[in-house]
Amino acid sequence: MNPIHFLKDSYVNRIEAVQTADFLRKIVIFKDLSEKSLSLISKRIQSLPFKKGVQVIGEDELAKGVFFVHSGAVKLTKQDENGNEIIVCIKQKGDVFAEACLFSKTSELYPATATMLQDGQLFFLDKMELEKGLHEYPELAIQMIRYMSDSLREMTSTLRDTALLDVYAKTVKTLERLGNKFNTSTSRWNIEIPLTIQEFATVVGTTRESVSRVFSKLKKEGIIDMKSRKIIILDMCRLCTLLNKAY
Amino acid sequence: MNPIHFLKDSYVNRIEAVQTADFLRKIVIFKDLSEKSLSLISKRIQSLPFKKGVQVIGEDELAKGVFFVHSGAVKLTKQDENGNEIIVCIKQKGDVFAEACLFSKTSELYPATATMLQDGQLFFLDKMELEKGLHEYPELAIQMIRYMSDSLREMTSTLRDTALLDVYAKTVKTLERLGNKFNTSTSRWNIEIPLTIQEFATVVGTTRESVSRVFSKLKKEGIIDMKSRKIIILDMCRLCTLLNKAY
DNA sequence: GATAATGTGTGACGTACCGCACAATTTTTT
DNA sequence: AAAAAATTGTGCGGTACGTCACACATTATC
Repeated sequence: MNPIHFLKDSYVNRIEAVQTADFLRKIVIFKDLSEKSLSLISKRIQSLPFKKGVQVIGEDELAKGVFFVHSGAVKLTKQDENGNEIIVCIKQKGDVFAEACLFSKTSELYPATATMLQDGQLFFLDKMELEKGLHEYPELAIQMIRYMSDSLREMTSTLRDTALLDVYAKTVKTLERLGNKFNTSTSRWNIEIPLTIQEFATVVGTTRESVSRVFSKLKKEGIIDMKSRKIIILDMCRLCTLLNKAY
Repeated sequence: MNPIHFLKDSYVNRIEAVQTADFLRKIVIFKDLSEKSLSLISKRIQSLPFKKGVQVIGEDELAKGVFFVHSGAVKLTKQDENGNEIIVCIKQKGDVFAEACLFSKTSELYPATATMLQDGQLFFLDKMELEKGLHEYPELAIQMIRYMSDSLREMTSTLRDTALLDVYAKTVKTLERLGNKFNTSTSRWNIEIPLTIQEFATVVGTTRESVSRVFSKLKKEGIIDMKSRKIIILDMCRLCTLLNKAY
């Protein structure tokens, strides 16, 4: 299902636009935007529901626009020619994805495949529209640069970890990273990560079996647990201490 | 013959705004900037010479500003706690680095360590100044977003490759990537990459020995060669055919 | 040109991790 | 509640690749 098909100027869509303006404040790059600018942009944005497991965009598709996560979670994956895949990044409430398609001349394809990890609501904004918006509202451009800076930084660290660490260390580190990402409250207990072991393995860049073995240990120690296809971090504190061990 | 020497020997001490302004056109994000904006920015920019091997910034240092490569080449590295390092990216004529420090609130440290691979001239611009510039010249902000988009895209692919491919495939792919990066003319022969095998190994994220073994094969086949601590791609075409082999 | 310093080639060996196989468990569908 | 589908746990090779060792080559330093 392609978002473009929803773009009929229907009555329903307008109603959504009004409501959306408020929702947009939840997106990091719109957080500090002026009321006026925001309302103009919100007119152009579509709000779309997606079910868990649905592929939102594919890395082989022509890039039409940028997405914002209002609720739910999205995994971004890349494949090699043999069909093996890796989860490059996980996007969550407030995040942006497919930003890498902005102003692209080299290639018009999406940078990665995006698939829903949980049911959720996404906002879609046409590439051209956002580019126009970035031209007109310097504040927005700044926020975008800030957001991309953070992404680059994070990605750099991820790259180092995938290249240098062994499976055990990568697993623990990934658990910690995702734990923080999905930690809603300030508590450090019972953090839920909506991934199966299989999926988690593709974040780490290893096999299901290898992760399963590490998880067995961590479960035995009472640090994590699994329930209904979710990973649950029981004790984030203990988890973090494992990182500094020379073992 | 080499513009570096030209610069270093006689002109470096007399660079004036006018000259710098011209040089700045070589930097991708300034390419299409208006004359006026450019001359204002050029007043704030410092041009600095660096020798091969010199560390320009460290990932543990406070981020003071952003760099632009006028000539020479720079490697960006990240280390883990054991001191193992990986080359995250290589920057070259026209490139920007340390952009990830822009508008950063989370951490004020540089995202990576930068070291000169060849003698060269770098431009330095204070973080605040550039941020101010991005506010004032929307065209500049756009260029920056475009540049960061490309970086993100590239990094995503690199991450996939490091995670999924074996050493042989990674080596060939990296050779191809860097080959294109350092290919000055349109020819596809005798492309020089200013890296030793040791350094190349840290780009790939593997050991010196493993790369050496792969290189032995490629040399035997006449695809690459080494001369004075540089890798030379003799036959880019044959190199590319190796990528598609199911072998 | 002599000496030091740095980078390279290759064998031998150990091991972390992948891939397979299959049973056990959990979740979804009917 | 039973059947089907998907996910997980674990044992067991095989192997790609890291590590160590040392000889050789190439480049810097004096």
